[in-house]
Amino acid sequence: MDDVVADLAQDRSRLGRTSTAERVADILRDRISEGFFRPGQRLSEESISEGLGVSRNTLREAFRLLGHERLLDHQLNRGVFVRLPSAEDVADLYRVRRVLEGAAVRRSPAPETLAAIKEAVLDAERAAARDDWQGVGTANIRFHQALAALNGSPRIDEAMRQLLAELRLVFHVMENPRAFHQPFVDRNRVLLGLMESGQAEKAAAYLDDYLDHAERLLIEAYAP
Amino acid sequence: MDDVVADLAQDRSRLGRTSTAERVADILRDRISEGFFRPGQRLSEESISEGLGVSRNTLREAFRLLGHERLLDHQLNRGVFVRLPSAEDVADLYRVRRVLEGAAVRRSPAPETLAAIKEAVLDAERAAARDDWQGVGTANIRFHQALAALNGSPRIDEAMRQLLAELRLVFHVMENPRAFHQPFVDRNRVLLGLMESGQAEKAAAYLDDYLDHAERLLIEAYAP
DNA sequence: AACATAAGAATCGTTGAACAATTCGACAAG
DNA sequence: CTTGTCGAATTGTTCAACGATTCTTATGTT
Repeated sequence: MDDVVADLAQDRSRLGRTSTAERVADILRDRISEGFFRPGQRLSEESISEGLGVSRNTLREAFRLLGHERLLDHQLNRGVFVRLPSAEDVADLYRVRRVLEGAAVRRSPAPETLAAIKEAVLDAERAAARDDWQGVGTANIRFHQALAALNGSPRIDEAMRQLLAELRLVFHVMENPRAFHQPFVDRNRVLLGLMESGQAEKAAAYLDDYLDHAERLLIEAYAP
Repeated sequence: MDDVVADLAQDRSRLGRTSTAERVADILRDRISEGFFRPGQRLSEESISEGLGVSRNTLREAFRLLGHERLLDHQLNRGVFVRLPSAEDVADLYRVRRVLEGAAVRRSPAPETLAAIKEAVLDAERAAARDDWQGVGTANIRFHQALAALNGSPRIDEAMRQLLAELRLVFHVMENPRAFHQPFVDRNRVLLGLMESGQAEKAAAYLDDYLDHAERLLIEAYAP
């Protein structure tokens, strides 16, 4: 009986009902992530609270949430704006990625734990084969999320989620976000190969170069 | 003229006045960090808003802020509680530390950039010499904050700040937090020495052992 | 006595309205 | 063209209210 109860405890997080503010935050997060709200755009309290049918107070709670996730920029007495990352932000995001993903690939995990990563690589390749660049982008993000997950830390998973969401903002101000991910499909495959064959240090070096390249490309194509 | 304006832009962050909610969050953060509010304790909206002379709405905004910093635990319809980290939380905090601080020491920085770290080591030693264990604790925290700062990333600095604040919660439920930091004064000195002499890999290995030891000690002395 | 149930109190979640504080744009004066 | 001033618009904060949920306590059943 006790073990049943222990099992149930795992589902408790799923059961947690959500407040209105959180649901509003979810909606806004999606809208931002899909580009409906553009970086730099101001989000009016009055129009949005009216549009969503919630009170201003509740909406402000949602704004706080997203502000802490760095998706919104809250300026006192001026309102909240969809965050518009600077070039320095991009550089810092890649600094963090090098640390988190670098530690992950050095971990030389058992081949069976690479399943999620392998799946993401395959998804990216399939999407590329049918010229679905949107799909390539999502699969690529999944790839790096799964990579960071090798660290086995919920906090790092969460940080990586936020980081990638923030990077998405950058993609939305690029002129040609679709072509960006394309060259990395092959690299993902190579990196996976190095990891599967246990060449941790080689994989780490390859990843560093990978991220350097991506950062350079991104900064160049970045115009704000 | 233009360069003057550019200089001024750097001061813009300092100018950002803070909202009442943020100031309330600052106060609560301090109170939690100093142990005035104990882990597990419930913070009543009514009594605290009354005590601080702010409205419930403003207080709730502050609660959201601290919830995102993992200092408060917000349970729907039950209220907010000072977070009481579980043993699994402690384990995860140390997982993150190994990644962030590990990447830092591997960076083999120029000796002059180690100044802040050296200062923290000296502070800890001076505090230990006069049996000021509170002082040893703060200096030790400063040491690790400075260590992580070698990554040169504002986001990592921020994450480290949060992480150490969360770790402070753990200290507050220990029976003997004062003696905990003592054995690490010497280790900090040794680690610094390894870094100064450019033995990055050796320093990394030493740090791993350092953190393993600290984690084990912490988990053992941890009762909830 | 142990347990389940139900009523009541306390607290949170959310709303709507109100007013002060601040920003922003326009327009007049120098 | 710059500087000051006014007014409209928006945010910051408070307050009061009410439904919803949880906690507590009393009651009744086996």
